[in-house]
Amino acid sequence: MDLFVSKYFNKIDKKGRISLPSSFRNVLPKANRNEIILYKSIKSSSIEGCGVGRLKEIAKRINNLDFFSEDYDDFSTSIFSEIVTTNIDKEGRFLIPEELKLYAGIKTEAAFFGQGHFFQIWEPKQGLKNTEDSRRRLLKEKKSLRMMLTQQK
Amino acid sequence: MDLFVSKYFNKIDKKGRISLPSSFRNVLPKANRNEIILYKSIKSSSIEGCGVGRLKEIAKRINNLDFFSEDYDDFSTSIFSEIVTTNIDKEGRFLIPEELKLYAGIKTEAAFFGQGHFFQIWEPKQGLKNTEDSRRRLLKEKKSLRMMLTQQK
DNA sequence: TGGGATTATATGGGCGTCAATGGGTATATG
DNA sequence: CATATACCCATTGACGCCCATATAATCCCA
Repeated sequence: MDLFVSKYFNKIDKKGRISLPSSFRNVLPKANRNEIILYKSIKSSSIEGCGVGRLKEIAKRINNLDFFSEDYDDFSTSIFSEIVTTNIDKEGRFLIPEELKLYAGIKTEAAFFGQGHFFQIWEPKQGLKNTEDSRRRLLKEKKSLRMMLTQQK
Repeated sequence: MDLFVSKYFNKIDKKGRISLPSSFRNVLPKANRNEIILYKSIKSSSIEGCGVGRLKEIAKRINNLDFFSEDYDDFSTSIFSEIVTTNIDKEGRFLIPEELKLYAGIKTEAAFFGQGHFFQIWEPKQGLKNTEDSRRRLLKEKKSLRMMLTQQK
């Protein structure tokens, strides 16, 4: 499986370390399995994360913008300066930077939610609430969900 | 990681030295790991920096401008003639030339902002304000920022 | 197929190394 | 010679690496 799926609830230890779920680690390419990138989610108070390969894609895309335009700087600043890379230790743990923990309201425990090509890290209660909320929204438009699931490529 | 990412706040000591963040040093090619170039940003009151190898890339971008336009001369002059090279000492520190510190309003502390293939050095408060401003501009077009982050190859 | 043995995962903690910072002294450069 | 800059050494705190344990998952063979 090369997608981030399912949800996990892990603890942050005294040193601030937390285990990246094993199944998530396996999604990372063997080459860069000891490094991930983290950034503040744009539309929720959660942290989003993924492998570094994804960042290189983004870099390429930004590089194609007009270098002398204002957009270039805006994207570059909002993305590159906001992204942090963190190392994963031999046991599969990493540190969540203080600023990101504050942003997401995370203290001693965190919830990992698979999102396919990336994952989210939530304060557990907020994360669960968000799941409920989004499911409720989807069910309101059951028809579109049905289409999404049954439509053939 | 071969990109300048994240942000760091470091101090300038009595001798005028400041540490280039360790993760930035690692982006520099092992060959020229003790030298960087600095120049005034064209678009903001910040200093931009990168490894010497990036000079060619800058030259290429300027060359793509219309040779007979006023912009060409302006950019060419503003950038090339203003570039300074500085050496990084054994501990990873370097000196920010007085003129550049003045230009950016930097005194005792400076903020490093990753920008992918280069980085910016700001007076800390101005740098943070700039980040907010540019994010605000982008969020007006939420769709485009989101696309940038989530679009698949 | 049952049950013990092996392996993996999440978690805890000791300790050495490195990054950021400070300062003394040699060296260079005008 | 005077000032600036490079090199060397020191300190502190953070982080990475190593080892350890408990629980859970998997295996493997009688």
